[in-house]
Amino acid sequence: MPDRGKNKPDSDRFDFAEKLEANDESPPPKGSAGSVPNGSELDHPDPILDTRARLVEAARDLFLRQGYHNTGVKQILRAAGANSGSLYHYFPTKEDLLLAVLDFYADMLWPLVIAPVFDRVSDPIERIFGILDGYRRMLQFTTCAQGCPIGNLALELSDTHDNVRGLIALNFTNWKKAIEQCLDEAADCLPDDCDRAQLASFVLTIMEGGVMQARAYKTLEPFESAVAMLRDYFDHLNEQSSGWSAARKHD
Amino acid sequence: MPDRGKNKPDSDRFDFAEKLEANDESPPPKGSAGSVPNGSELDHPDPILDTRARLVEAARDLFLRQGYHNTGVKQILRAAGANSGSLYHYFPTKEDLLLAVLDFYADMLWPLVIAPVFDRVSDPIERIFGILDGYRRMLQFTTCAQGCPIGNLALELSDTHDNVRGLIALNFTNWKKAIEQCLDEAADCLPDDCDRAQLASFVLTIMEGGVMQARAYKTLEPFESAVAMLRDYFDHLNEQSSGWSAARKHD
DNA sequence: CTCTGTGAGTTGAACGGTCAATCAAGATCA
DNA sequence: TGATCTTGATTGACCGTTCAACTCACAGAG
Repeated sequence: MPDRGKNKPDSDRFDFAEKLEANDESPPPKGSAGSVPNGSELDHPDPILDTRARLVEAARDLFLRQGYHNTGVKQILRAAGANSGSLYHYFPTKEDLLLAVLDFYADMLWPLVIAPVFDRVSDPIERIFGILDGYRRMLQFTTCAQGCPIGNLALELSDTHDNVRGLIALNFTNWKKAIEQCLDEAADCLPDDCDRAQLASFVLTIMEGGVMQARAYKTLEPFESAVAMLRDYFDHLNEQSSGWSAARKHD
Repeated sequence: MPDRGKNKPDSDRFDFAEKLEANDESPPPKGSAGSVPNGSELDHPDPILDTRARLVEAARDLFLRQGYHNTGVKQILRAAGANSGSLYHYFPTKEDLLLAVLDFYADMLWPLVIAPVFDRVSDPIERIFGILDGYRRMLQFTTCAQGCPIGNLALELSDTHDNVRGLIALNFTNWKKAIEQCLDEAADCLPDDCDRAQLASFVLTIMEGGVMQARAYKTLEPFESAVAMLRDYFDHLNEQSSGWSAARKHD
């Protein structure tokens, strides 16, 4: 196994957590794109985070906003407040930095994306739509500039960088596991012959496709209507379920 | 309106048409990736095509395989058998070349993607699944390396290049129009209150999301199962339709 | 029919800038 | 003292783009 520079000290990387946690409940800013966090990079890199964590965070942010190939190492260094030597002390190449970013996403999936919804919502099907709503809010918050970070990288790099592709697939798989867990809990609201892994994959398909269209059109509408149709499909599955006598109801 | 170098002579650009038309029916090659058209670029640029068309075709091919930012001008020139002066004679910048590629895709949507299916299939709903099957074959033919060319560029560039984003949205819109036309023809197989534009958008969402997962996993399976679930959803809508007495059947 | 001017198209070296990556030297801390 | 981490100038390759020189088909003049 290659090194990939995964010798992180111990506790870093929770700046991102706090940021998104805060974003999680607050209403999106409206009007002019004043407080939208794009444009200039963060010029006051958090001094609490060590250099490695700052590099990963800066790279994560820039890859998300600009893509991998369109982001230069110099730009990452400026945003992280570090020098090139530091970067190459922790990461052999720029690509290894990307792998660290994908590791980070994998680690943050549960605490940042899944757990907040699970804490707030108990109904398993509603949990799925709660997760989807998180992406809707992310789109809304960035005026449809940023959607799913993994999907971005998936289409840009999965052809050409096979180890990157592996980590992207892992992120997708973990995401689908969370959905599938909800589906398992809601098994009596689904037909007996329902392949729940495939259904979880379907949910991811709709999320990613919806995000893509929302970004291409700069409107939430295609995302929202896709989710609404998914809801309609879930209702249909519910009606087909054997336990329909104990029929579910949402809102 | 900016120039964008759209002063194409008269008849060019149908090399791509012939290529995909041929691909359209032939079974995919199996075994080692011998005849898969990736790897080395086309070293024998078609001398029939004029320089502008060769540039667009080479750029199209490379952008599809490697992405926009990961493809250098020099590489395009080599593949097209042209010199930089020629490129900048026709296109003010590299981005204008990309816009020409997107124009090309918009022009080729009907003759290459839609018409072959419409010629072969008459049932409107089956036409939709015929179009989706075209993408499945594209994935299969490239061993899941290439999916929808527009989706690629959508996620790579729609944040940062707004005029590019406009053309991407146009391509999406035209695609959805074709689907919506099928849905209009099949109106009696759909509920009366069905929003057919939204349903067409849903079909695109599933196509793009399915292609993304297929590429990330290098397997057709997520794409195919997503399409199967879409079919299930269409069956559900058909059962809900008022004209259900004249129930449809496929296969 | 030749001569000549015109301009679209081509050539490829060269430009300034940025790319990812290197490394020797210095700082910090155990 | 030695290991760990940081500094930042430096590298050569490549980036997108420019441009002066050139080819050549063709149109109008003689």
